[in-house]
Amino acid sequence: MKKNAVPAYEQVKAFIKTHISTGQWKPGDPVPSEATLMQQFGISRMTVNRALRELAADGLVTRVQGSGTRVAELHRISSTLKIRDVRDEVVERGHLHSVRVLRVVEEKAGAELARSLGLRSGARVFHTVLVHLENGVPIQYEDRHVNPAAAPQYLGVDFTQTTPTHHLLDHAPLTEASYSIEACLPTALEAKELGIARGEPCLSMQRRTVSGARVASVARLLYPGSRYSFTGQFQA
Amino acid sequence: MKKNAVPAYEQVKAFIKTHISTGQWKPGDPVPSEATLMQQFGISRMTVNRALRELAADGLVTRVQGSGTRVAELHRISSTLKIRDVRDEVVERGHLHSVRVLRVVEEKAGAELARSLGLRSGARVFHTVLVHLENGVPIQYEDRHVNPAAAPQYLGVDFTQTTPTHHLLDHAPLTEASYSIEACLPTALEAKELGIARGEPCLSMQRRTVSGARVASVARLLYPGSRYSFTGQFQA
DNA sequence: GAATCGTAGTTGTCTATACAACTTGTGTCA
DNA sequence: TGACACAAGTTGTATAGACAACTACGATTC
Repeated sequence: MKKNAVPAYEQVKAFIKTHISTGQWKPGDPVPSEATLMQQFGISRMTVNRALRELAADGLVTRVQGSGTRVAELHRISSTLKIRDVRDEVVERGHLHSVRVLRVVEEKAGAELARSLGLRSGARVFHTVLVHLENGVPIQYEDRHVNPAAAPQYLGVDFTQTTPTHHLLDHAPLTEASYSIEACLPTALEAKELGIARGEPCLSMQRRTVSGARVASVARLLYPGSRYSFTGQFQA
Repeated sequence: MKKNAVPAYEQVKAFIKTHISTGQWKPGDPVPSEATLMQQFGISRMTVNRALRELAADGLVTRVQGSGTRVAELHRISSTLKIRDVRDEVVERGHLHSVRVLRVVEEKAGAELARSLGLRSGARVFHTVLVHLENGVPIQYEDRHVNPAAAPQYLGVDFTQTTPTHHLLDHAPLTEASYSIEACLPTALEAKELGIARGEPCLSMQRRTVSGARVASVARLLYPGSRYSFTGQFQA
């Protein structure tokens, strides 16, 4: 490998990507076999294999042992939605992040909450309600329940300094998360705290995080529709 | 490789993942070097290399040539949001998909639309407005503008049989897409066509797809908040 | 016609080796 | 003290070869 040279496997990937993105090879079409590409490029099979393996991991082609490699059905657009700590997000925009703490308590879990946290009904759980502000303007209402087993010190945290998300990621390593995004109207209290009208639509994200074998936390994050959107992009 | 055996590189990945997800190795901690793992597992360096390379691609570790491998800062949750053709989605749920075609025309683009399609103001563009129904219930209002250069036959398509998304993916290979999801209220027309009240919040997805060097299409997809949500999950 | 077998072609995994490129710390020299 | 050189350790890329496992297809057999 010379300095500044493009690696051989990258060249193979680029070759195939180009044929796909220009439409010369359509979904379902066969991609040349490893043996063929090996000869065409004059490189070893392991190098071709790496190129094809990475394209498969990226979802551009599908491979079946014994059968061959084909252009993947691109009839789905898939994109990486990054969910970040609000504080980081605000700071990155060069703005000031602050928090209004509304509630930090230990309480008994109702039936539904207990189930989603994987605890028995009536078990004690931590409950926090915060409002996150960007330059003094409310942008997120965070209503969170935490499994005490996953983060015993949770209630002692100074939430004006550390966000719940940050504390949890530090103390309960993330192994799995699921979320659901929907549109809804705020309750009277939520509208008041977010400084919006009751009729103004909001984005609601319900998020459930798992750490090891335990459910660590269940949160409802509410964003004023007028001040927030989820964005993302996808590249072939 | 014996039948049913777990590949060596998967064993190495599992070994490292476990240490991370149990919190034994925290973000920033060094991961054993390739040479070390090679000895520990009694396998070749290339195999260890593959394991670490894949973990890096998945974002679990970061690698720096000459320096070493470390546990990645997991202070972001990133997840794959899959955007699929509505028709496929409905059919997959075992339901009936149908379409109400409201508008299929060619028209002149206004300044803003022309800019987002990468055309000059006043250029002719295709415009379709459809309502997608699941078992007769409206679930998506689709207002779409298409660049004629990307899909010349677009207006001739029978949209009761083929969705715009499907036609475009077939005729204008997707190279890039970006989207933005927000919450909003429907206009009077949208509310009427979706069969909901004017005050009911909706999820709005603005999507822009690029094919080759051209912007292929810009669409606004409106979902009744009460009948739709985006869901996803993330696994370490 | 149906079932079975065999074979060629394909991908999956793994090894042992080699050299390049980069990082980091240490030591030398001016 | 500062600049530079060097060496050890680490990752990045690539090769040639090997065997395993699977698929698809044709030929054979019943």
